[in-house]
Amino acid sequence: MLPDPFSHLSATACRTIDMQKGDVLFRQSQTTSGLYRVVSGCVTLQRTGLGGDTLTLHRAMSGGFFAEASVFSATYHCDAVCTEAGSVTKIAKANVVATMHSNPAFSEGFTKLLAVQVQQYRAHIELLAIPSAKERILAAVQAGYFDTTVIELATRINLTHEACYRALRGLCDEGLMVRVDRGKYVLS
Amino acid sequence: MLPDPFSHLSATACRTIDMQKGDVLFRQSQTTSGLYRVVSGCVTLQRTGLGGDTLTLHRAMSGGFFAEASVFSATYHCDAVCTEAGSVTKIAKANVVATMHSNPAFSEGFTKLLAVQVQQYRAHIELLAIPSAKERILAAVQAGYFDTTVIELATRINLTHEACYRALRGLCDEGLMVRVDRGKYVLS
DNA sequence: GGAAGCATATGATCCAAATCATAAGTGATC
DNA sequence: GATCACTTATGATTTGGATCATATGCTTCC
Repeated sequence: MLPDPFSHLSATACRTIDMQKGDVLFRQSQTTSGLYRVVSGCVTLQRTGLGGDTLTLHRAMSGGFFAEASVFSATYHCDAVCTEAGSVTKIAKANVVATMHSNPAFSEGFTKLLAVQVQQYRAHIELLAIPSAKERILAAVQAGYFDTTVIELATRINLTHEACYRALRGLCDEGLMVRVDRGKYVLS
Repeated sequence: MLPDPFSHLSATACRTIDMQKGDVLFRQSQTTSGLYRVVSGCVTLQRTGLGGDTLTLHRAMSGGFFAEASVFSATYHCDAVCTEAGSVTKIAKANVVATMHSNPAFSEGFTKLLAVQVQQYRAHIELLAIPSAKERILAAVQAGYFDTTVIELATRINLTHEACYRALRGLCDEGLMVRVDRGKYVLS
């Protein structure tokens, strides 16, 4: 596992924020104020297209971070929306920068966090390049993408939910996957 | 522009490597030895799928870096192939880690480099989510993706080159783009 | 308990992009 | 200057996923 670089931050640098489902922690183009860590619940980073369609860029669960890159950016590049009630700790931008200068261990940990994200994104782009819906879903399931609903899986891998249901059905028919329950499929 | 974090590295930490088109600097699953900066020419990071199809994950031009994330990884996650003759400087992994500990300015610069990549990848994923070929191409051209061949543009944005040519033609017919020359299109 | 909202699921139809095919233009190499 | 390799370009056909439609199961909430 990743070492926690934020154990080096003083408690005063952090602020805990409770959130309800649907709460918006920040919006695109707002001035950045810091980065976040999920204590409990779930937060998604999403962007809204011109047609009102939302695109999920990242999903942070308990222990996960989000808006790390915001530390070097003047404005947020997407919306952060709570999708599951819980709480987050917010680490002020200034504190991150200051600690990065004074504490090499924190600095390395934070950098590593970003490096891991880079690799995750690369893997995701590779996944999106798989042309066949069935193969793409298979790869996504193997990568652990399918942890909530079929609809969410579908949007994450650029498919309609209908196509996703059908492909899952097809994979079950081919014996590559098994339908365990309503909306619950696993690799066989 | 980005400040160059590598100006903080001693000259002895770097090694210059000349390369010809087609040269492989490293391959997927090889043990990581360091990160690279392109002095001249062009290098692409690519992965080869099961069917022998190649997927370009990143392209580094003069002044650009690649394999930054490798510093925290035991093995490379893709192949680095020279697509345009030139040279690169290789910075040994150990040097990067050591300098990160001793030099906060370097550390911050390096971290920023990764943060920028994270945002670039996010933007790319967003681009790939555009369903219409024409709109996707338009967004890609606006983002400066179309700097070499149509074929390369097509593969970068998950289209066949045929679909890409046709969409470009369509965009020209609609007056949104202009065909300047063979294989050369610009926004109008 | 009934209504509302959402996820699940599948059928029918349509269309855009993939696939297959062909050809011309361009640059490099012998 | 002939050949080879590659990009550009477009036509014909096919197909897989999008779209539209419908129905059911499961929560939640008044």
